[in-house]
Amino acid sequence: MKQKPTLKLIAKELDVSVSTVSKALRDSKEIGKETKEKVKAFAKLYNYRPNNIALSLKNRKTQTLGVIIPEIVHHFFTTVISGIESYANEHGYNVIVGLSNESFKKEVINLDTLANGSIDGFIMSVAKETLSIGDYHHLHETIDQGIPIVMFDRVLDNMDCDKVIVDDVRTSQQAVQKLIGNGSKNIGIISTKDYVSVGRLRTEGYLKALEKNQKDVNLSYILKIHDEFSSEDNLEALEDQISDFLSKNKDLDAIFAVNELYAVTAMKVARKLGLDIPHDMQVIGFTDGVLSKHAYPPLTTVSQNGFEMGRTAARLLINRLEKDREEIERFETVIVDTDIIERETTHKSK
Amino acid sequence: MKQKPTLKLIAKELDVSVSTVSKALRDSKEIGKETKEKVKAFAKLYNYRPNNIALSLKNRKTQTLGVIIPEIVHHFFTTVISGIESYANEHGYNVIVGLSNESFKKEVINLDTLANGSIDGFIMSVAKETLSIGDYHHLHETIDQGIPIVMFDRVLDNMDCDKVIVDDVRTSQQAVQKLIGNGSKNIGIISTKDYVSVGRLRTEGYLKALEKNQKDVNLSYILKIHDEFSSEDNLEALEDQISDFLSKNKDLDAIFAVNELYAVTAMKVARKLGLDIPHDMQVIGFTDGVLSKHAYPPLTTVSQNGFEMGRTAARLLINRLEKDREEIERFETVIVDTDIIERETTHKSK
DNA sequence: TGTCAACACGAAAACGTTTGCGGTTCTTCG
DNA sequence: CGAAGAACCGCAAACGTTTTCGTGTTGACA
Repeated sequence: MKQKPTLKLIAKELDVSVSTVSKALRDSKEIGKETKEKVKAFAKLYNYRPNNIALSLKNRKTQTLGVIIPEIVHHFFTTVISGIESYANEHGYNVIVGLSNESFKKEVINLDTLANGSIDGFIMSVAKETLSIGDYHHLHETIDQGIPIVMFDRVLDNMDCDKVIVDDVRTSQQAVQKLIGNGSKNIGIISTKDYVSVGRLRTEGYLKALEKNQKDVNLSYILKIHDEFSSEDNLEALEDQISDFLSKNKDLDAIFAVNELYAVTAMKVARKLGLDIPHDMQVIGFTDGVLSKHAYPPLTTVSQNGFEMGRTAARLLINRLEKDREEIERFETVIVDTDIIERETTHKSK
Repeated sequence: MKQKPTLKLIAKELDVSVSTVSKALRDSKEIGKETKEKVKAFAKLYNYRPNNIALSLKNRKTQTLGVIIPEIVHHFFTTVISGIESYANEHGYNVIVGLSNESFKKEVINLDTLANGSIDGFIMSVAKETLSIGDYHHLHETIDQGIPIVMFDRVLDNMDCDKVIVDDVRTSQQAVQKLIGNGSKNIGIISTKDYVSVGRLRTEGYLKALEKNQKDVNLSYILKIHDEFSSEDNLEALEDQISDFLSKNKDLDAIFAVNELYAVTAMKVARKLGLDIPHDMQVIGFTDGVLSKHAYPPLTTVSQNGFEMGRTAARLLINRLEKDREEIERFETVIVDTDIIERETTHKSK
């Protein structure tokens, strides 16, 4: 096991000073041609690489992005990470991930332990519990310390940071409009509680679509799922709520669900109730993941373009990081495009 | 924007030396009660936290694990990461992820950039391309440098490192045995090319099961999917190969697939061919993910317990990291248990 | 009053870099 | 031949810690 070579080691071996070695390797013109070559050859031979930690300390930059997400076993979040990683790597940054598991406390801890020099900036999506209790002191504090944050998907309005979102209202409106265009009369929505911004906004889009088409709002057509924490864990609870909902509203002929899990679960329940999809009931989901693609029947869904969101978030963050201290640029909120991917849970548009 | 306080700053403010501050905060008995209290109060007030990077440099430990996986948009890998993160966090470690995208080159780069001081050890699953070309110099080199690696799932036999795997042969044999027990006569397998160890081993288990039951091996019942890279991307290719396979082997009445994507794709194709599942054809997959759970019908599958694998891998790595240099312990290969989760693509066992 | 231990604290080195500045040596020109 | 200027290189500080060792001040005790 050979130890990693350091400048000091090379210096001693070659009988020059540490600074000479450093300068030689960085091709400084202060150093003579011969010495340079000697040093470079030696460095190559021993496969020298500068120690990242030392560099970080010196430069007060770690070239590392902290990504904090509610859960990682989730297609949308992983595509976002993919995007972040892709852009970050292209620009010489690494990515360190923290999982909040939708818990406020874990989110705080994660922010705290990473903010102590380990990372240059954060990219995050806020935990449900945090949204629910509305305590954002940890976010304000890290921003106060000069560590920039970029929020995506689940963002906070009054936060001094860049944001990456989709136009939830407009997109949802389009999705519901599509259902209406396809002839659906009674459209239900399966959403989240209102403190989850995306749930609130998508519901808003749903309402707007109804309004635009002069349709009355039937409050019993609106289901707001109660799930504080990770959703994969309490599937039965989810199924029960949806089952209840569908049984009580037999006249529904279309469902708009604010995520794909709700959508496929709704389909499963509907099937148990003897409904044929899309004949008896059309379904559109939100978030295009594996579930939608491989569901039976394949689910028509709104694609959020997670990869693009990730790349955008990374771009915003890195841009800000590499700005000079005083180019205090205003914070930006970029809206990434969505697409409706038509599969087989809606009627074909002509 | 307040700057992060450092020892130096506190020292100056309180008119004591840096070392005094450091000792006071660590409750050294060298420091007087009064001074201690003064320092601690001040530190608390200004929310002092030691700088991680400085600590890393001093201790030559980063308290960070590098995780390198082929792709992150993949349920199995994310559950493993979840497990790693869970154990790592409990023990004061952070996790930094690198994606190889199944590419040899990216794997090398990732290893290289992280090995320069950023992390204390690696947990990884080898990229398909790496397996296919069989070049492992980068792995040997990092191990040579004293950076321990723990491999999981896709592991290499002759590598000096800890490993975490499932008993692929035995598990697959059990799965196929179940199919046989349920009355299937002609069982096909959808696997990967042999250089992917899990594919090879699971095929071996399949063959063993046939042998144990004195059934002849029909080579045309064995499909080895050709997909060098990320599998989600070329779904059509996958579908074509499977479609071909099923059409040529009309007498198949059961399928064992080495991952869930192959399994659900096979179901989709079978349905197109007019087969009813499980009546005309039983299916068992490997790797219990969202797909299996939400497939139609819900897929009977072998659960690899990714979370457990992750925790185990992290445990092995951290154990080794915290061992004294000279407790040269032999490398360990731990086999985590699997379960067959019966859902609706197989007949109910009585 | 002199001695010694206990106590409280500071100086400095170390981790591995980069970089401004200062110091040699050698060339070259007046 | 003397001096100016290249050309080449080393010193030391800095990033933020921890820790060893040393030092000065007290107090107790003989």
